[in-house]
Amino acid sequence: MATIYDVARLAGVSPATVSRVFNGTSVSVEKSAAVRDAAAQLNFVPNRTARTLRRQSSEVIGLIIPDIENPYFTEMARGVEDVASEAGYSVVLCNSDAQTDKEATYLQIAMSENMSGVIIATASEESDLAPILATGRPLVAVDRSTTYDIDGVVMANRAAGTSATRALIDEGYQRIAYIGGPEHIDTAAERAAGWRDALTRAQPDVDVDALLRFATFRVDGGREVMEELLALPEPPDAVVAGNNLIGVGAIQVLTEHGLTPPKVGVAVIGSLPFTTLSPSAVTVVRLPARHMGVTAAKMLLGRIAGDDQPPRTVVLRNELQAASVAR
Amino acid sequence: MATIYDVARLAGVSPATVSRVFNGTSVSVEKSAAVRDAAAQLNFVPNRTARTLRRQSSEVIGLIIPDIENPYFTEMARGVEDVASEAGYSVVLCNSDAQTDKEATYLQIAMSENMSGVIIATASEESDLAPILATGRPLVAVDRSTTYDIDGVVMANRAAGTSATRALIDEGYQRIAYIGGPEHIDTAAERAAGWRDALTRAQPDVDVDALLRFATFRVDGGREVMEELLALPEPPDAVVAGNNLIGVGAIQVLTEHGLTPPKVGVAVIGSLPFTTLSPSAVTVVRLPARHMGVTAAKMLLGRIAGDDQPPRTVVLRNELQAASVAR
DNA sequence: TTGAAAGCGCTAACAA
DNA sequence: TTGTTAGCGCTTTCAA
Repeated sequence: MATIYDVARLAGVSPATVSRVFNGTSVSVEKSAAVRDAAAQLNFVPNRTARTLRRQSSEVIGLIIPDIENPYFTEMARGVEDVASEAGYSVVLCNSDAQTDKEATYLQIAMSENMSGVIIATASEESDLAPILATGRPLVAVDRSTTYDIDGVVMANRAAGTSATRALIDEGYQRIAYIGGPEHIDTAAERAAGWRDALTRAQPDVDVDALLRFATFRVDGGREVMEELLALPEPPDAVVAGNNLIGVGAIQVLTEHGLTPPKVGVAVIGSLPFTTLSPSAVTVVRLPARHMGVTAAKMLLGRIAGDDQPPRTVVLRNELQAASVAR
Repeated sequence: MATIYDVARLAGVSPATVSRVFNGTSVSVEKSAAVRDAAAQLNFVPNRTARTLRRQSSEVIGLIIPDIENPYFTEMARGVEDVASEAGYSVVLCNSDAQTDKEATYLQIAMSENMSGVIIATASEESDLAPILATGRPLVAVDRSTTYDIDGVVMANRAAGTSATRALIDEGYQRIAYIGGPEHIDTAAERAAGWRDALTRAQPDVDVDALLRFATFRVDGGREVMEELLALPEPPDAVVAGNNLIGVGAIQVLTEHGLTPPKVGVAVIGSLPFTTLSPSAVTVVRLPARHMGVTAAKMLLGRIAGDDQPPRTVVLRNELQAASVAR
C-alpha cells in the first residue's frame, strides 16, 4: 500500500501537500494536479487508521441493535446508512443479541476505535452508557428510551397500542387479547398500556389481566403465547401483537388451527414485511422504522458537527392500516 | 481516555510493560498486578486505532452483502458473527445495496482501515476485487462465485432448482413455471438450470421457455412476474421461486387471487422465515445460510492465521422440506 | 524480565 | 502557498 510519502516523492512535493490535496485545503493548481496524478499511478488510498489516530476521530458511526435478524431493525439500519453515507460516514452495524455484555463490548470498541458517534437500541434497562458518555462522544438512543439525559428517537408506543386495539373493536371483536414483549422493556410496557386504555374504555367490566400475556419479542414468543391463549376455556376472538415477530408467530399458530385472520382478528404493531397473507386480512399499525433511523442519523450527525442544544427526544407517529376484510 | 503512559506512570513501570501485560507476553507477577490495578483505576481501554496502525492489521473483519434487508443475508451474518466474536474478532457489516460502486467504497474502507479480512457476497459480475487482493488480505466469497481464484462458500444451486421442481412434479403438478433472480447472477442461472433439468426430464415436450421468467431478487420482483404468469392464456399450476423474497411475492399474489397454495403449487428455494402460511402448504428447499456464514468465517480466520493451502470452494447441501398437504 | 526508543501514516501548528 | 516537524497511542526491536 502506497503512503503519502510515496506520492509526495513521485509528485515532487512534501507529504503535507499531499495531505492538503486530500483534505481540500489550498494547494496550487499545478501541484494539486501532480499529486492527483501520482496518487492515481500508485493506486494510493489514504490510510484511515493513521488519519483517525491523528485526528482522534473517524468518519464511522456505530449502530448497535439487539437483533440483526429482525426486519424492524434492519429497516432502521437502512435509514441510518442512507443518511450517513450521504454525509461521507460509514456505518458499523453491531448485533448485541439483546445481551448487555456483548453490548458493552461493542461500546468499548466504539470508544477504542475512535468512532464519531453511536446510535443504540439498548439491550435492556441495565445497559451502562456512562463510560461512553464520559468520553463526550455523541450518542442517540433509538426505539427504547433510557435513563440517561441524551437524544432519542422513539415510536408513539402507547398510541400504537391504543389504535391497534380500537381498530379491532371497530371491526366488532369482543375479547381482544394482547401479546406483548418482555414486561421490563419500556416499549413493550407502553404498548400494553395503550391496549389496556382502549379496552377498558370500550369494555369497562372486562377482566383485562386475563387477556394480557408477555412473551419474547420473537416468532417463538408469539407462537407459544398464542397456543396458550387458544387453549383457554374462553379463548379470545382477537389479539394485538406487540411487535412484528410476535405477530408472525401468532398468525402462524392461528393458521395452523384453521383460524386464519379475520376469523380471529389480528392487529400487529410494526410491519409484516414478508407476510404471505392477503394484506387486507390483518390490521397493521405501521412503525416508521426507516424514518426512525433517518432521524437518529441526522441528530447524530448534527451533534458531531457541534450542535449543543439540550438533549431532545423525537416521538414518531404511527400509521394505521386497518384490515379491510370483515369477518 | 487514559493511555498506556498514564497507566505506566501510576503503576510505576514503563509503557512497554503495560503493553506486554495486555498482550500476554512475560511480565513478573507483581508488575502485572500493579498494571492491572492501575488500568482498572483509570478505566483504561487500549486504543485500537493506535494498535492497528502499529500492527498493520486489526481484529476486524468486513462482511459485505448486497441486501441487508434480506433475511437470507442477515441469517448468514449471524453465522459469521458468532464464529468471529468467539475468536475475538468483531464484524463490520456493510450493505452494498447490490451496487458495484458502493461495494468498491466498502472494499477501500476495508483496506484503509487495515481490516484483517473480508467476506463478500458480490454485487455483480463486475465486482472488482483486484485492488484488495493485491494487498494480500484474505478474502472469502460467499453465496456467489467469482472469476477470481479465491476461497468460496456456495450453495448447491443447481441441485436446489432440481429438487424443488421434482417435489412439485411428485405432488402431481403439470405446468411448473420458474421465477428466477436476475439472469446474469450465477446463482440465479444455476437454479434455473436445475429447474430446466428436472422439467425436461419429466416432460420432454414441454415448452420450457414459455414457463421461465427472470425478476429481481426482491418481493416486488416475485409479485410482478407472478401477476404476469397468472395473466397467461394457459397459466402454470405451480411455480418454483428462485429465492425467499421472490417466493414471498409470488405467494402474496396467489393469495390475493384466491389461489393460496397448494391450490397453485409453490416451491421456494431459500427459507420463509416470517411466513404466516401453514408450514405444510409450501415446499421449501432450505439453503443453510447460517452455516454458510459459519463456514466462511472459519475459512477466513484460518487464512488470517496463516493457512496457505490453494483456494478452495465449499459447496453446501440443501435440505428439502416438501409440502405435506396435497391439493 | 524490563526499559528506551523508533516508527506505523497521517495531520496541523508553525515558520518561511 | 508550501515545507518542516512533532506527535496521535501503541508495539516491538534491541540492549541491559
